Amino acid sequence: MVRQEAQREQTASMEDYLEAIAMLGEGKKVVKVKQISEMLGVKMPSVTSALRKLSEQELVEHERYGHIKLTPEGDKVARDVIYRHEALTRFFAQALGINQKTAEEDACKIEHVISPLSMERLAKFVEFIEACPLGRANFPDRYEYYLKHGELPQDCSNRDAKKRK
Amino acid sequence: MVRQEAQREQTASMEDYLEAIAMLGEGKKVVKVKQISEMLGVKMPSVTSALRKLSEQELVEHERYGHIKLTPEGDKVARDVIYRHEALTRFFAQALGINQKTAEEDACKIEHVISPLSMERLAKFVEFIEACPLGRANFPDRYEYYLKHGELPQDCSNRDAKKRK
DNA sequence: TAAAATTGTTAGACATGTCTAACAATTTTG
DNA sequence: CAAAATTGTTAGACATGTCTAACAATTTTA
Repeated sequence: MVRQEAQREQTASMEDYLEAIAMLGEGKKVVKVKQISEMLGVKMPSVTSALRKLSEQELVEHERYGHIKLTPEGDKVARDVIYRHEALTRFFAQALGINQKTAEEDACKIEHVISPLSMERLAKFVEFIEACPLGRANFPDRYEYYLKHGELPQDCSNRDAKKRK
Repeated sequence: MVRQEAQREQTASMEDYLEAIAMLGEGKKVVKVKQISEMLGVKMPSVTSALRKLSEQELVEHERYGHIKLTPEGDKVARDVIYRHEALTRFFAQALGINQKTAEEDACKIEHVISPLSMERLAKFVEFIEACPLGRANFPDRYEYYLKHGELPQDCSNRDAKKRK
């Protein structure tokens, strides 16, 4: 259980800033420091400081009191974070039946630490249960029964399983 | 997507230290600073420093050059971390088919950030697919087919799903 | 359009957790 | 059992990312 060092180039914080800028800028909207600060729950100086760092890395264009915009490279990183965010949110909300708010909060944390491999598999997993009606019928439904009653549904026995084979 | 503040009392780092001490101490084994440092991939002074902090919080008993032991309270926290770790590992390894090493690494990160609600549901989910042979037959198997071939298995169609209802 | 309000920046403090270098205690071993 | 090796600690530097306070620029509005 050796603690792993960064497998991603950006820290969780910097990823959050990039993600926020991308989301706020959707549809060419002008992005303000204030908005970012509110979206992320930090004070404005923290945003200014983050913008400076991200500018130095050429992920963001930003001049004093001026516009805030992702560079193509910054946008690429942001899109990737958003992709992870959405896949995770769908997993928690749809597969596990978690409420939207909690699903988002968890996605927001996990998106920064999950490995590329697990992320890919989790995304495929969500795709699968969304695409496969049989999977859907069997899984979320029986799983909900299990959650509610604390025991397996009747048709979920070894006998049935064997029959099917 | 406001960034949430600590929902847990311990930071990820401190949870890692508690977890490591609990694991190394399994079966009344003597726990050494060196071992902790190796297990977590940090240098010894970091361990000493962490032990001081955890001692102040009465989660660990530790005296200079002496024994290292969790207090009952520290053990409680550690057990909880280990529980999350194991449930997450099983999820990645068994439900998603991720290799053990990656499953553990991801568990190691996510265990510190996942919400209690999602953790509970995820654990139940793993229990469910481990307990329900039907779920097992339908999910991991068909999911693997989907992973391998990029498309749904034949028996995973709307027609079949409707029939079953 | 000038005063007021708002937004943004700078400077610097602070918390966390890491590290290296130097030293101290303990353990091993010749 | 004393020297050598190992393990552990202290002190202090450093990186990251946050904050408050003070000030500067921009925007609103009277």
